[in-house]
Formats: sequence, C-alpha cells, structure tokens
Amino acid sequence: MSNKTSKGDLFEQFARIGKALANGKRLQILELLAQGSRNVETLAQLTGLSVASTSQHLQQLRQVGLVVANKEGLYVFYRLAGDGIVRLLAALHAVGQEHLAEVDKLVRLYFESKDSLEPVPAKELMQRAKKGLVTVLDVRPPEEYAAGHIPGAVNMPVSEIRKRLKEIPKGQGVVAYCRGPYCLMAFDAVAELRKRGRNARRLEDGFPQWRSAGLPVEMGQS
Amino acid sequence: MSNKTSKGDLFEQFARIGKALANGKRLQILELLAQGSRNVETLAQLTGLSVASTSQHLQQLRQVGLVVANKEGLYVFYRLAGDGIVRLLAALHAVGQEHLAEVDKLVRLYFESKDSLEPVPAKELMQRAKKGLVTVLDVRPPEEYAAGHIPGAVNMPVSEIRKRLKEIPKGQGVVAYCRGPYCLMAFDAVAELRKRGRNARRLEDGFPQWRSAGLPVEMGQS
DNA sequence: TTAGTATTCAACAAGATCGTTGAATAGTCA
DNA sequence: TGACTATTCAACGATCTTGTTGAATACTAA
Repeated sequence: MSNKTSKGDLFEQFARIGKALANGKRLQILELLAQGSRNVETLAQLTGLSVASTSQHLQQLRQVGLVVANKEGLYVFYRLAGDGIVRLLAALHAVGQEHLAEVDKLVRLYFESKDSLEPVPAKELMQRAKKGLVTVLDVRPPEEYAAGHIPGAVNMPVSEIRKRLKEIPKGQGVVAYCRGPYCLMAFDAVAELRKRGRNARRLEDGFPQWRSAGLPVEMGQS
Repeated sequence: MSNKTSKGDLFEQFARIGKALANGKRLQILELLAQGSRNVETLAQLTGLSVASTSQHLQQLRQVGLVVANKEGLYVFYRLAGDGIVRLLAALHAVGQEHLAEVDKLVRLYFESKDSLEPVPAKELMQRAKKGLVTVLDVRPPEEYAAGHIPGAVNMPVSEIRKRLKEIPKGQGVVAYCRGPYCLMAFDAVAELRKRGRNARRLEDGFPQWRSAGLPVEMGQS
C-alpha cells in the first residue's frame, strides 16, 4: 500500500506545523511573541530556558514559517509571521479549554468559585466602553501597553492596583485584560479588585485576539 | 531555574494537543473523521496504516479529547469530539497555506496555471445559489452526501462526471466542493469540467467548514 | 585593530515516538 | 456453547526530540 510519509504528502506538511506546536516551551514563546517583538535573551529569561535552547526552538519555529527574525544591531528580534498564527493559537486554546479537563482545572485554580469568572466578550466591551459605562484596565507592562492597546484603556499592572485604586471610578464596572485568554495577570487583577469591593470582570480574550479581530487599537503612552 | 515541564503547566497541556497534530497520519485521520464516523479498519485502509497502528493513533487522539469512540456491535466508530476541532484544523490549513511554500506548491501541482484556482467564498456561493445562477456540485461519495450537504447541491463523484455531464445546465457556472480546502477531489472535478468547456470553480472551503460556520445544511438523498 | 556581546552551530546522552509483530480482549453469530 | 472477528495491548528496535555543553560566528564599540 502507498505508505506515503514522503515530503510530497500534504498532511506531512501540515504535520510540520503541528510538530512546532508540540512543545510547551515553544507554545510559550509563541504566546510571548504574540505580544510583540522579543530578542533571544529576553525570551530565554521569560521561559526559563538557556539561550542556546531558546535559539534552537526559534530556529524550528522559523523553519515552518511561524516566526520571522530581523536583526537590529547586536540583537535578533523575533516576531510572529502573521495574524493567522494568533488565530491558530486561539483555536488551540479553545480546543484545550473544551476538551482537556486539565486546562479548565488549571485556569480555575486561580479562582475559588467557578461562576466568578464571567468573561466579557469583546463585542460587549466595545458597546459598554463607548457609553463610558465601564473602566477598561490594561494590566500588561508599560512597554506592551505603549505598543498598542484597547482605546481608552488605563495601563495598570497588577502590582500597582493597590496604590492606584482611586484612579478607578467607584460606581462603574471594571474590565481587565492582558495578553490572551490564558494570561493569568488578568485573573489576578480581577481577584485583587473584587477583594477591594469593585465590580470587576475580565475580557474573554486578550489584546492579541482583539487586534487580530480587526477591532480599533490605540498606540502610545496613556 | 524553574524549568517547569510539569503537568501543572498550562502550556504543557496545550502542547499535548500540539503533539496530537504532529503526525501526518493522525492529521489524515482527523480529516477523514471530519467527514463523519469511521471504524478502525476503514481508517486503516484509507490511510494505508496497519490496523494496530491506526488503533494506536486513535488512542492518542482520544487521550487529548480530539475524538470520541462509540461501539456499535462488532465495530468501534470514531468521530471528532466537536466543531472546535474543525476550526483548529482550518486554522492549521490556513497557516500552512500562508507560511509553507511547500503546501502551495503541492496544491498547485493539480493545476497548470495558478490563476485558474479562483476559489469561491462561501458567502458568494450562498448569494448566487439562491438566485439560481449556479449549479452546486457535491463530489463526495453518496454516503457523505446523504449525511449532510449544501442545500440544492447535486451529488456527483468525479468518476461520474463524464457520464452525467448533461445534468449540468450549460449556460451557467458550476461550483464544486468536497471535504475541505485540501480535499483534492474538488480540484479534479473542476479540471474535468473545464476540459469539457464548463465555467467551473471550486468552493473555497469544504462541507465541514460550511457546516461549522452555521450555514444551512440539507440532509438525505438528492 | 581588539575586546566584548548576542546569537547560532555541532555533538552528545537521555528520553519520547513510530510502526511492526504477535498475543489478549470483548463482543457477535450460529 | 464455540468459532469468529474487530479492536486493543505489550514489547521490540529504529528513528526523532530535547536540553546541555562548549565552540564558532557576526556584529558593535573603542
């Protein structure tokens, strides 16, 4: 029988991309790159890998066209090769969420009660933000915020929430977001805000998904 | 250094799904299951694998929740665990199409000229089919057609096109579809029809994508 | 030029994956 | 009951993956 495992097989080509997604560290790297360009050393620190190992993972990702590199001076900056890759990651997340009990468990570890998650869909946020009914909180680091954020969002990393609580109007709701549906900083922010009596929820997806959906984006400092 | 490769890592969980997609034969099995239930032996024949090997692949897919099994008499039938998986496969295809030169090459091997592909988007087909401007051709096997097809589509496998050409009105266009954007039967059908002077194009996606997009579906014999 | 730094390359061992084989299991049918 | 069949399991080498190490490359800055 034609046991085609040759390079000419279409499925074998798609499997090359599957292989790129078959490693937790590589997925973490992709997730980090979904937030913007990063050089090798930074990625190594963030993932806890050695620099050489990180470089090798990046080579693999580059070979199947998921990331592209451009050299700036001494550093090589990597970024995702296109928006389709964010969609692929989102589909992966969705399937994991739906079909792997472990994922659900891990996400919920961050909350005592299951119901308190209540993610806000992007569309709903759009409508409510326009009417000024809600404060939108971007809990990512300032660099990422500056590179692009949801219009009108206030940049406030989790560590600053306590100090800067008064900046958030008390009467209305708060919606926090960060890098994606599984970026845990948004969860932490919501927990923190609720502890302080605010009506807080988190955005269903994160900023990369917001952008790849073609929704408006604001740039620069707050 | 916190070299987390533990089960508690969220990315490690998503990587389990990536691993399931990291093999051409498994992807082929998933693609086949996107068309409907299949038992182990049938899948073994269609993929050219041994039965034992096929079974082992199916176990892997089941462990990460991508497929589910139900026993009917002597046979175990497998099917996809949900529509999210079709979306994941579609995202994988899209990324492959966009970022892997090899995929494009393979797809185009079936056509001499690149421009002659001209896939029809689902929306466009909806509009034109409603006005009766176009004949929609389902080139899948009758069983699959009976299990669900695009409303008004005529079931005509590639091998029958020559004999049944007169069933296709001569004046108007023809749009052929089968199982997905990389199901090559639709390509063959378009080639065959063009050779015979018809204005033929193929649907951009296939039936599984049509259904998962929530578009209307017709059941039963033609 | 020379020193210094970010990145990549090459080689190695530990471990995972793949398909094959042959045997075990669980159900059907007479 | 007993023969038969679809599927699964277990064990085996051959082949890929992963992360480590140390060296090579390419570029900057003085």
